[in-house]
Amino acid sequence: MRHNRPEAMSDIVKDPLPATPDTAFGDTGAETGNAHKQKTRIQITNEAKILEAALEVFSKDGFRGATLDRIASAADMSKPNLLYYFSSKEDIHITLLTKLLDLWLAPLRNLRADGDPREELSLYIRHKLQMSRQLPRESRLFANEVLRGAQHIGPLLKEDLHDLVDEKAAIIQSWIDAGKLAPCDPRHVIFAIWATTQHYADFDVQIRSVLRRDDDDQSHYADAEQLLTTLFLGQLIKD
Amino acid sequence: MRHNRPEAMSDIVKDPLPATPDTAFGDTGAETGNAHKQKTRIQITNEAKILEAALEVFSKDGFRGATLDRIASAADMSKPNLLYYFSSKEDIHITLLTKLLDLWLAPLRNLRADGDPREELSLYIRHKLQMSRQLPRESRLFANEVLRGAQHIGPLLKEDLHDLVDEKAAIIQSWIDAGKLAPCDPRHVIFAIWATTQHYADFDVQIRSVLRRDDDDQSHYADAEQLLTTLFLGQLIKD
DNA sequence: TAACATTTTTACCGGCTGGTCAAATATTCA
DNA sequence: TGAATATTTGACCAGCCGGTAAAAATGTTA
Repeated sequence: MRHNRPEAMSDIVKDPLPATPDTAFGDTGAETGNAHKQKTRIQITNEAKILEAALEVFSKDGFRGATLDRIASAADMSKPNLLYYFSSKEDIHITLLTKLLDLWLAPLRNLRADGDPREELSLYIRHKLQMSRQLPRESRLFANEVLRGAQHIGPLLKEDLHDLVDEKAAIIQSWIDAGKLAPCDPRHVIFAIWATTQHYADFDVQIRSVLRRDDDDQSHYADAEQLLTTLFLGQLIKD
Repeated sequence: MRHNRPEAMSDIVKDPLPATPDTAFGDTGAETGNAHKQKTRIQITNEAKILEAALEVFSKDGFRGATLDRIASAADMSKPNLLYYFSSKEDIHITLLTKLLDLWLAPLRNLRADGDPREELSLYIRHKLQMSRQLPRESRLFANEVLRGAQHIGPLLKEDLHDLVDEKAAIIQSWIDAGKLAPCDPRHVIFAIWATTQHYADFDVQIRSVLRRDDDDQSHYADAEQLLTTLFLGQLIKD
């Protein structure tokens, strides 16, 4: 058995926190035996090992800049052995992105129409900020992919992501219509939250340079959370 | 004469608009004959041609993902000919980044302590947004470089950028002290403006997917500007 | 135009690239 | 246990990679 897409990625989610609501993009059923032949124990661990290594390399150097040799060595594996589990470099990349997209969008999926706008938005911001702090490689993986034109997840963005944003923008719009929120374009509000929160992962080095923070110092995240909630929920300028 | 850093990059600035105040990082004096030998007409045009091609390639694929062959062919030049003007791939990348950093930070340099906070901030946002719209490749070039850890401009971030942000954060702080602005961390305000404005260049494909905008349609920038000024200058939530 | 300097081209290099193949090894299970 | 299957390895390949050397072509200027 070779080259059937791996399904297990338990250890990438390090702290689900508010518990991702449900799966939507792509089937991630790991143990629930579907049509494909059952996975070997070795298969499961090795595919996870490869995807972990690939995340490390792809998130730093992007698709073109990454090499199979470096992924293989990061996975502590020979290159042909790696290619026994995945058919190509592209296969690894697409598998990784597809698997992680769900995790990545979980906070937005959590946005509830029947909740209090203030609470819902601040929860969303906090959740996204926490993902930047705890899953910076995942953030950079997506940033790299989108930067080069989303050549491997273009259709996913145009269909699944588009639909999700439309759905959640409608919720925000309903809050505006109810007079609970100042009139604004809901989709750009979502963009602004993405931008500001993911910035702390994607531009980590720049932020640390400006703030003179050591690599392991994450104390600026508290300031970030305070500013962003102030920004999105209150007014910045008093006068 | 070979491999002395090129100095001319006139055509990369397409629309300076509020006129960049002064140069700071790196000397960009093109015609003002300094110690180096005078540049040939051919040198000037070819170095500009190479940097333009390099911007195209580096901004899409990052440093590791880009190749000299692709840069050379984009510059309509043979690879050895390209290497007659620059000593290495790294040389091209660093030259490009250094030259562009000044342009990139010009809007922040423009922030004036004696101006009205509302006007100064909204001008800054508008200026940054316009750069995302008109110079998206430059934005992506920096995003790629920072994503992979700023290996080529690390010192510039830690010294020049740090100092600039400190200086401008002090201005914002003075507005807060004067009661003109709600108390907040000024440096994170700057981060938030960077994040939200640059997002429209760096994540262009994603935004177009969500909004279903054609490649040449830039109508969403008006909505973006409206939301961002609302966000940074007014209050989002009324209740 | 002739001497000189600058620019471009051709041919090339060793190492890395994504990927293949077949043989060797380990694992599973009747 | 042993046969069947799953996994790992080493040897290899064509093409690309960043970069070099030297000659050929072009431009400049006295």
